[in-house]
Amino acid sequence: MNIGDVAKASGLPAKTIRYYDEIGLIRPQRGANGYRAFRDTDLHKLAFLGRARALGFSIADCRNLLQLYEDDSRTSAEVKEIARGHLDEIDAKIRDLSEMRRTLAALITACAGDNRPDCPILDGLAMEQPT
Amino acid sequence: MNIGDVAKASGLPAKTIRYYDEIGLIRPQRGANGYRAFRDTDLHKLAFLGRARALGFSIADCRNLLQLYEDDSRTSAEVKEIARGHLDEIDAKIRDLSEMRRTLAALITACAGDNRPDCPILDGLAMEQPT
DNA sequence: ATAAGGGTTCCAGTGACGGGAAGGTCAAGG
DNA sequence: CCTTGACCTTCCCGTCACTGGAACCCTTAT
Repeated sequence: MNIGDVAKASGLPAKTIRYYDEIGLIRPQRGANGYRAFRDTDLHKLAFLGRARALGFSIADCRNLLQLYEDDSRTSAEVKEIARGHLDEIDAKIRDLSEMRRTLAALITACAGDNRPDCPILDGLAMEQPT
Repeated sequence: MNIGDVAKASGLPAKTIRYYDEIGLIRPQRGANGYRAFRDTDLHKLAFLGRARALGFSIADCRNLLQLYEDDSRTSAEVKEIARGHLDEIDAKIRDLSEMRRTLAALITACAGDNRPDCPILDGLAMEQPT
């Protein structure tokens, strides 16, 4: 399979697949013409990577997960630890965003949004609290 | 005020303040020695920027907000539109992260996390549904 | 005179790609 | 045989908002 085929099959852009090759996440063989020659195992790995990335795992995490995936002597505890670390990061991001959302929504609610210049949003950013 | 003073006063790293100068968000004067000479208006702007960034506004949004902040003929509607656009982005991110969290948490729950190699997390990523 | 602690510029790197240029390869059609 | 168009290749730059570090200048105190 050429790169276009695996791109279609995996749903990943060809650019991304070349990038994963460049950083050593996959190691496809090469044909006599220099084209990357993907086998089914490569395609499986790419699909795996696509799903791991879609869950927000970093490339570093993906590398570890892929290694565990190929290691028959892994323990599920190792995998679970990576996943839980990532879950914690996700939760932290959600917390941060929710706090932003709360503050921002309050400012937006207080703003008339008309053609006058008075604006609680700008006041809030400038900390010009009119007592 | 030198850059160190405004860094302390605004809470922003000196590096960041130089960066904001470089991209034209602030335009401090210069002393005879070449040092940036910050006035109170510069400090106010930096504090404004710090709070806007803390709410997740992009630098481009910050530039627009700052411009509106300094424009007496602005309308609060203009400000509110920027803020609402950003709120939508935040909501989209929260939605994405929540969906990731949901899927990931289900996998983690299903994983024993012991010393055996069987792992629903890896199975889920590989889409080897054992049904 | 020197040392510490400011300040300055410039360059490189971050994460995970995406855009685009310049050029090689392959299959089909005239 | 030649051309066309769709592939493929590498290489380099750009993204976003900084951060780290090198090399160097300025000020103040000892």
